[in-house]
Amino acid sequence: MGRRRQGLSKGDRRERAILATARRLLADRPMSRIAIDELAAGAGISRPSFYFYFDSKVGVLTALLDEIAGQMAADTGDWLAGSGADDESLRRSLRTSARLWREHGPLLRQALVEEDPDPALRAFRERILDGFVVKAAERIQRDRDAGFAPPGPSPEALARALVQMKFTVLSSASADDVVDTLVTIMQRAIYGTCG
Amino acid sequence: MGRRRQGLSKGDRRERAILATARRLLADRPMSRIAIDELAAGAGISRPSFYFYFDSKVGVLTALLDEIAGQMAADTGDWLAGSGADDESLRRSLRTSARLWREHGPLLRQALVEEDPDPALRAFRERILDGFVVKAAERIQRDRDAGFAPPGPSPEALARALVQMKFTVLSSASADDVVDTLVTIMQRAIYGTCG
DNA sequence: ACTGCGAATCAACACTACGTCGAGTATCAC
DNA sequence: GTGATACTCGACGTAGTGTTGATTCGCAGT
Repeated sequence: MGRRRQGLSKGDRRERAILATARRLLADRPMSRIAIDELAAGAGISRPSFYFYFDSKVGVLTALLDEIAGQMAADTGDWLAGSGADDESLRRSLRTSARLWREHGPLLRQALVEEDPDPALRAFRERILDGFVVKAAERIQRDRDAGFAPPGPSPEALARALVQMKFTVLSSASADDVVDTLVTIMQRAIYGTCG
Repeated sequence: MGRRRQGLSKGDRRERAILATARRLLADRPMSRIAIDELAAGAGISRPSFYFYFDSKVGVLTALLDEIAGQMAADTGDWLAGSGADDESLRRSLRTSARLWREHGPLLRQALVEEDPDPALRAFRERILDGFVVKAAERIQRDRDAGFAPPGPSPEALARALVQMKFTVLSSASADDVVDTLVTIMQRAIYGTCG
């Protein structure tokens, strides 16, 4: 609706204040239990003023998510680009992912594991998920071609299941011991031969 | 609040009508987007009357979930009770689970993968999840002791990750080809030796 | 056949949250 | 100083939840 021009400050401070408030409140409850009044109050403005800066709560959410989407990609880029059953690079990648989930749990959970009715959040989820799935499937295909990995389900289906598992598991617990579990499952699922 | 006595009919018909309406509406949208007025109207009563039968929407949800919780347990009981890397029993179990998810998608999704703020739903989720995890962990331990499965992460952690994966994957797609993917991943994660 | 009591019903109310409108005030450009 | 544009908010409309209190229904007991 009332979108702001190219303004560089004053309103910008308010926008940041809203985001900061959201980050703070999201630390201990999901967005569904945060009222817009709280975000506005936290930024020192009234609720109608909030709508000057964002279209809705989801706008705030996606702004926050965009901030960390890049970091997520960077965390896994290393492993996605490599090849062969080298589990150290996978473990390192998962460890940094776990750190990210520990820090931004409620935010990532809402965006990546919950089935939110909001189309903008669904779109974000699909975008992120598909990004990982496509890259992971490529890597699996590469490793199969090179003889590192045995044949099995279609690389896309396998990758999708593993990425979804990673999100769900990290969402419910991101302590370091789950990383070991994830590493083992992924390695065996991709490189292990079936018993 | 206003709970009904031991009544056997008339009100019972209404209670069933509410549940039937809920089942019908849940077929194409989640409970969060169904108003109590709709459930009441579908049963031919007014909203206040709805509260005579259920405490809230969640009450309806848990009533519906209880109906199918038993079926879920039966679906997997076969595999959970067995032992050894017999993948036919696992495949059969997953296929019937997939059918259940296809039929009750929105319901199971809301209860088992979404992180609902409602404590009653969380409790249901934990109860079901833990039930499966405990039994699956026992089976894994059994198979390791018998030499069918190699050592690896703690049976509980492994089982939890796999059960969560199963829920998430079946939630997002329950066609029969994902069953193959799940079978492969589970077999390799439990019985496959790492590459 | 009535009477009494619990089952069942709902209009009306109170509350919370969302989003909008329109009339304002601040701020800076010239 | 005088626009224009950034920003602000009181007041409003809407949609949903849950409660209250009066009322009617159904039937078991005498």
